[in-house]
Amino acid sequence: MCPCLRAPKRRSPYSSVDSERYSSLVKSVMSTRVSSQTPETLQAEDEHVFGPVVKAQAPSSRPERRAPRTLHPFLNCGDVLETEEPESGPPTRILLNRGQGRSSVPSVTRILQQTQSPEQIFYLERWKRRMILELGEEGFREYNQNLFRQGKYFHSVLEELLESGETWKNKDPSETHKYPPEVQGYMESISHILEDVSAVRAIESTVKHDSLNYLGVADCVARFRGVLCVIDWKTSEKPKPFLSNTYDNPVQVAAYAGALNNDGNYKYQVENGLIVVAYKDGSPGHAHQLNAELMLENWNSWLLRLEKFTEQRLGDASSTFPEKRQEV
DNA sequence: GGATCCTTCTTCTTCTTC
Repeated sequence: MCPCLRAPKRRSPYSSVDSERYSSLVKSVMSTRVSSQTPETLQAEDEHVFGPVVKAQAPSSRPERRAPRTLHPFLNCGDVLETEEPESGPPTRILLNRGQGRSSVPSVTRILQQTQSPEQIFYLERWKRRMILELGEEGFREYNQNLFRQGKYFHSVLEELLESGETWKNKDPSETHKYPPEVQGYMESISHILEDVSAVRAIESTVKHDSLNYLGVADCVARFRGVLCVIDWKTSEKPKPFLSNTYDNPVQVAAYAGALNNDGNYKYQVENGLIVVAYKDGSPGHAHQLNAELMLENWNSWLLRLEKFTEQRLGDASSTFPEKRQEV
């Protein structure tokens, strides 16, 4: 139909609606859309929410760079071929060397946390405010603690399983039922993905980039459908069917892989990454594989974040140092 | 023995039509 014929119809689509008659319907529809919040709570929320917006948008006056100043190779073009490395031995587990003046070597998590975009900070703050309104300060703290506890438990069970070479499906039910229902759900959720994981080479192992000077602990290095990957296990409350639902996780995985590729302790190279998302209700988890191209893209994002972190650090040092001198 | 470290998670939304 010609748009010019439709135009008059559009002008007042609700003018003929008996609004009195449908008022309860409209109310019920609207109430499900905006949840149980009242104008009072919304207003209170806005006071909190709109405060940080100004703060959050301020840095955008200085546009963010898209390419890192210094490019650094993701793969170490040495002469080591990963296929020469035996795959049959037990997985590597390089423990984090605690307390050796390591504060000078920042971690992947710390760098990602401290270099979030203004948008990220804004949405996280807004989410936090909303949760506190709903659960209260104490309730929110408990909610978070519970999420962390579940995540840690899930990781430890997975670690044990991979170390032993067992599969969740073949485990004796009397054993699997020992675990809390959420953990059983998470494991159920990813059991079909675990079938494609083989040749586990590292579990919860520290990776440190020799020249870029950062470190992290990679969850797992193994083959996924035959391709060697750095794997990151995640638990999630919400479904994450697309890679874009995983926020900074791809950058995190690329950072670990880049570190591993430039860490003398590992004699092989990793080109791909994998993010595995598990759900506690046992519904099928999602596996997001990052091919070489995606890894390079995220490696560049990582280099940018690393540069931003270093700049902030230098900025902090130059701004706090004079004060300290004045104190002396 | 206490302190610190790396992780563990959390975000993406709004307008209107057969």
